[in-house]
Amino acid sequence: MPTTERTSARERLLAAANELFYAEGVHAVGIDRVIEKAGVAKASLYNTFGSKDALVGEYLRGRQDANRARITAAVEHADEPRARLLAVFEAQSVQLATPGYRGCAFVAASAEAEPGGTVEHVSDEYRAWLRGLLTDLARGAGAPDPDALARQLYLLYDGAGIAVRMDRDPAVAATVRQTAELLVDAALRSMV
Amino acid sequence: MPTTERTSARERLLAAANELFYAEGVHAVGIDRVIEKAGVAKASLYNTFGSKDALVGEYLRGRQDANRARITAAVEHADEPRARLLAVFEAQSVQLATPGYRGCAFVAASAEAEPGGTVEHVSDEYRAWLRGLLTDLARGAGAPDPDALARQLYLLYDGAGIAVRMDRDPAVAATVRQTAELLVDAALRSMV
DNA sequence: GCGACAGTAGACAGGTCTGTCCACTGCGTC
DNA sequence: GACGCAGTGGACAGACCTGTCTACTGTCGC
Repeated sequence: MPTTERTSARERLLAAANELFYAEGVHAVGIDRVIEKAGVAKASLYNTFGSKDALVGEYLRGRQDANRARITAAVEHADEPRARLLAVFEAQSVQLATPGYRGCAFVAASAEAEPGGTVEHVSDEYRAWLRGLLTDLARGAGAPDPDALARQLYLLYDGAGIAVRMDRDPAVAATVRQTAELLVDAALRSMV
Repeated sequence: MPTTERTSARERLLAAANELFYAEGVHAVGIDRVIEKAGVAKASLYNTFGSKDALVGEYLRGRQDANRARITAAVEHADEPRARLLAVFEAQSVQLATPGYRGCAFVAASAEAEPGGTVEHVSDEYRAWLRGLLTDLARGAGAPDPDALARQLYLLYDGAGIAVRMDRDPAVAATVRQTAELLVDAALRSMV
């Protein structure tokens, strides 16, 4: 493989897809706009990815990886068990307050995706991971019913993403942190 | 106006639009499928509504009216202030457990809608109403900071709709009721 | 009977979308 | 210099979508 200095067509396509698909929606953005933004020929897209659906899949996978890395880093940065659980929401609230953040990419992409398709598959992967992480961290923090606490926090996480998207109101960031703390402490306090 | 017994073209169009748009998405369903399901000529659609966008608007307005009526009825059925606030989530959890429920129609429709359009307008209307209602009921229940409690419950409400859609897991209904109770009682208990 | 009216059936225009294909171009390697 | 390779640019096919238009039909009130 040659040592190309300039970014490859693949990288530029993924970057353009990430910006456009996330900002305007997977259905609303056509191939032509993606290749124009990437500065790439249409044939390059189809040689590299094979179809729009595959490009969408890679776009979502990229967001999944970035989200996992961001959350994992925040969790590992905390040392105390309770703080590790709350770190998920610290990470989220940073994202919620970021200008241009438009909520969860998987939720948006799933809105008009056909059941059983690529979008649903990648979304399920991410959501299962997040829910598992919350359950593990809740257990680590000593919650009497880790699954129940994880379910509550999971709803909170989803709600914050939607609210910031629909209401264009970054104040959600503070609410989600406070509410997470409240739910966690209520669960831990209920210990015998 | 003649006393037609059979349902009018307008009614059949709205019923078909409601089913198809809600189940598959506003963008994914074309005009042809709507008129076919309604058993109506294309010209009838355009004579009645003028455009697809207007039909989408009427569809969303119908859902808004139904949601408001359902929630209002549940609230008025309760007499005690705390129960009135929780009635919102009783009503939601009934809906969450209904087969075929696919989450909030406004969230789905907004996913690929252009900013400033009909969809955004009707969604904002509904969301402002719901948030106002939660704030009023929280105040009525005697919460020290009604706005803060309403914000928390609002996140919960959104989260439940998304989770049931994305995970196809009706167990969310129980979680949302329990969590609402927890948040309300925590807020009321913090009274001096 | 007759006109008004609501609705039907379908062809058609014009646009947009995905995906294919072909001839061509730099560039690094041998 | 010849070759392979990644990429370019644009024309094109075929599907689908919204919206328009024309000609027709059944029904009700007068």
